[in-house]
Amino acid sequence: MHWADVAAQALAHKSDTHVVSTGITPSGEFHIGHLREILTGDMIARAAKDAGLSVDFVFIIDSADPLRKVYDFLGPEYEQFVGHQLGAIPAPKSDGNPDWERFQNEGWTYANHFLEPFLKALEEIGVRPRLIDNLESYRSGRFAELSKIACDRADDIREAIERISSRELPDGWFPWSPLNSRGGLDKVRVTGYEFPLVHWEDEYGESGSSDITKGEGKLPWRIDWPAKWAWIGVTCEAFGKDHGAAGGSYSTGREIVQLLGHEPPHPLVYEWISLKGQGAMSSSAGNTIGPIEALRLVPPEILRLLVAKSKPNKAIEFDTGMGLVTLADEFERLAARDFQHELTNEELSRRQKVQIEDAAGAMKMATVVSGQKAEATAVTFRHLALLAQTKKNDSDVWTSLQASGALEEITPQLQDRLTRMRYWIQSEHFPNEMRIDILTEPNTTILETLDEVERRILNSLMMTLKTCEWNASAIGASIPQSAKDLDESPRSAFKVAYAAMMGTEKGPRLAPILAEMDREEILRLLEACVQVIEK
RNA sequence: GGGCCUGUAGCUCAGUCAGGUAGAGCGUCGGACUUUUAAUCCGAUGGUCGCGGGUUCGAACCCCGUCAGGCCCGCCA
Repeated sequence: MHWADVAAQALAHKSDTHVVSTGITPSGEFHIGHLREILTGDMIARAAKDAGLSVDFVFIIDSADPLRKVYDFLGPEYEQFVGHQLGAIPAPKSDGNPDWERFQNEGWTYANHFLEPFLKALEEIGVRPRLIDNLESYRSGRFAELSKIACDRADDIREAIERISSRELPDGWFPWSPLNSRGGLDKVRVTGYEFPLVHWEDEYGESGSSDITKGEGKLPWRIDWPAKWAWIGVTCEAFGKDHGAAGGSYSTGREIVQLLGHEPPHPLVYEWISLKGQGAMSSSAGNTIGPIEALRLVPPEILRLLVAKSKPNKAIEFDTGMGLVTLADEFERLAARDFQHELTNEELSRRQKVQIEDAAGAMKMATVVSGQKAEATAVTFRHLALLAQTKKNDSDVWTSLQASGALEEITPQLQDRLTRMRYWIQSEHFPNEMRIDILTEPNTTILETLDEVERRILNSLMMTLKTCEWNASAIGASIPQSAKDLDESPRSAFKVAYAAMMGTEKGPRLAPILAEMDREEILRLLEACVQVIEK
């Protein structure tokens, strides 16, 4: 059974209606690590719906969280906002400094700025959660009742956190962080509490009172999370492994939520996604790839497959080079299979059966539209990469595919793939071993491996190419002809041609590539090859 | 110090919850295709299941220990 179905089954045992929740703090650019958070939730929700449960899938935008520090991508003017809530401060302009104008005129915040492209990516990838803005929820009083319980039971909560996380909370700790005189959550001390007011003093010498029913502050993270479970009625949440450790925020949260009068949600811990060869995704380290960037390279269903096929507790290495080719080709193979039919085979071992079911489950989760069957495009990534490099116009690509019988009609899906492929080829991510490179200098090493016959073919090849018409079909005929003239197998002509022009033993179909190149350059290269051999 | 996760074929991983002959894909190698889609098809190759004990008729799987990597126990999501 697919991992999402396993989770759905666990939910089904508890109740018929569920709220599956996800949440992200919009503190900087979103990256594909965040995509795992939301896709994991989406897949559980989808599996639960398929199992006949009624499911509400929510995405909580943690806009009430404070800005931690002036990140590298921010200008020095952000110093004044450290400790201020992300949904209450202006967005950075391209120079990194605050965009006051949009903030004042449109209420465009820091949180909006980073969230917007992520929401676009979600739409493209087929994830449509109900959005909940955390700061807005505080301000409109939806946390009021729970905040009151938390403040009333400050001692119990304090005890729970100290016991479970085995750390001591400072004197004067209180389960409510009031906003200080400058609108930040830092540098402030609680001096008293009488519902609904929390009294405070800050380091600027000011004092005041924070109304917990009006969002004049927030619950600290370890209480904020369970409070959200309680007011939204969350029954299932997937979260990163950082929260999952013993003593971490889930273990304190599951106890605190009971103090708040609600049962803890079904947990599912997931591992990080890292960029191959660059370690964990981290906004501050600058080694991120955003969901938007990823989607320009990879079709959404393939990105979904990456998450769907990996069990949540497995770390994913996102490889934008050869790994992407392998992944995309795996998608094609899986899409072409008929799992239902395969499962009718009586002789399958339990192990083989599980493997087929998991593959089927992963593909079900990979489709952008739930319930739709994934369609094989009949063109592998490898092949498309080749065509995209040799044909400058899209129409030539389609002509070639249709001529070879690989393809009948050009679907929008295929056009879309080609567009992404062209973008990928231009990007730094495209792997060198996939790049088609015609040599400019002879590759001496490989030329030395050619035997006597093959050397004669090289001469013959040069003569033929000198005189033939310079188009793909004429060149295509000339290469084998150069061997036939010497009563040799056409095959050996290709071997020679690859050795001379690409320095490899085999390669892509040469004729269309040569046709796009300058004949004189090719002839010069062949000439140089002949000279190397004759030495 | 305490805890969680991971370790199985060259690579990516399934299989561990319910112990019963070590699995898949990729790769590699060989063959077929008398113009090659680095294509396709066919075949082969491949593992002391991190290591050491224990329980059992039987252990990748359960138990104990141990090694290696990652993460958490900082109002950090």
